[in-house]
Amino acid sequence: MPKYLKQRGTIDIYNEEANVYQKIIDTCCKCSRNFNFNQIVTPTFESSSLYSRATGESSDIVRKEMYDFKDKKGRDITLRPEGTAGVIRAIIENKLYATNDLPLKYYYHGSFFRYERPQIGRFREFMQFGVEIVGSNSYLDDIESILLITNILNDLNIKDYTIRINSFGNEKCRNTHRDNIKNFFTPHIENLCEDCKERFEKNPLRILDCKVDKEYIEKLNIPVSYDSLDEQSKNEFNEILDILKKNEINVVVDKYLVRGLDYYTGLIYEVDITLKDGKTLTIGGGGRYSSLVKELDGPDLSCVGFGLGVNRLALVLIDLFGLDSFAINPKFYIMPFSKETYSLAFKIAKTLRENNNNVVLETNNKSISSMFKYASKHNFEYAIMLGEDELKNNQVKIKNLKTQEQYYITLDDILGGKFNG
RNA sequence: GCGGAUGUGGUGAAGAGGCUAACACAACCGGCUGUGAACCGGUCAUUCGUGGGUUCAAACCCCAUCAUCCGCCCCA
Repeated sequence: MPKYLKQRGTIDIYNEEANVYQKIIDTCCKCSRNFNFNQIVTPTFESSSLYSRATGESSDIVRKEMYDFKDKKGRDITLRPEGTAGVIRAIIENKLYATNDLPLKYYYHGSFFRYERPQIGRFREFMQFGVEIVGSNSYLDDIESILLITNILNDLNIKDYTIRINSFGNEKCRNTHRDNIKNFFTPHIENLCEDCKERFEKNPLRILDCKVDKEYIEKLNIPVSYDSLDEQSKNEFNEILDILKKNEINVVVDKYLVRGLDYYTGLIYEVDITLKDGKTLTIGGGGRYSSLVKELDGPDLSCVGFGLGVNRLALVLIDLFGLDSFAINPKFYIMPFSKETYSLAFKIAKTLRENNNNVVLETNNKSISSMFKYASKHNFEYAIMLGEDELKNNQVKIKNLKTQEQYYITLDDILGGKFNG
């Protein structure tokens, strides 16, 4: 056992798996740019108070999952547990809402931290990609955000997913609904699990999310948030569903859907994917939050945003396509047979690489047969042999490892960039 | 924070108190001094997560601790 081990809940990512992560980030960024989002990069740590204010004192993130510490001057610092609060802080601090046309559209990705027990698709340091639309006055932005997610999943060749959607309406509707839920559960409270008794006090909406009492709860005729919506919210919700349907985006209305962070107010959604072993992962979710900017002392701007769990998306891609499909095969293998050919080997490598080829120059003094074994094992397309005979005749010998054919190419041609496989 | 399972080379692992910790794969070297397979030969854990205890004797039994995986809570 090595002496130094990674910290609990952190991961090392390398080889094919790193390619998976790269592909996810690249795809997310590319799709977001097609929706005219700009990138925003914010600090990995912020003052602790930002998160307790933004995510709500009652949320578990604030109560027990924050990675917080005091810096050398005694300031309370927290490694970011989610992306939205930092982005909104940056927008307010830099007054981006005043100098740019609304809505502002930003995407971000990076590491986030929550102090919790690791398990499948869940780490203490995890990666997330997210977007925020700030200053959005229209439910069309809710639709845009969902379309962006489907666009990303489509580009990643993920076809099988479920978008669950629900709405709490505006703040007033949400509060009405919250009271309805609380009143409804008052006579049932003794039948609920311990956690739910606590939820009843702190955040009654979350009782709907309970897994222990799921069956019990589903038999009850619980007031659904839809009934608490006012006319306008109802119409918007239906309009959103209608437009999504006409755009062939399949969403399922989940009247019990509740999001974990307290700042969501209007439309909310989560995206689920089921793995081959039957396990379902929530790979992301989002929705509208209309009071957070004001809450953080900014102007009164309504926003829409979502976050995608990059680690979970990676699990999905590996489950769907296998790690091997993300391998990158090298193209050229340069085999210097003797010391006299070393400098030529570098010249050839340089030319090929300048033409954007993947080239491996064998730097170990291997026997010819082990070099061929190596070339075969790593799926090279071409072996380039540099031996004394070739050198004498000012040429190199090429072997196409797929077709077995061998031929000679003059030094002038290969160094002139005329050979590219 | 709570619960379950598991820790033996690079990997998969045998091993259940007693010689030098099996076997397989991978890797490297060689047989084959200019060509990938197969074959053959060689090399590859002084040590079983860590610390302590029991014993003449511990990978194995006991205690503690750490770590990993899985689940709960919660969430991406």
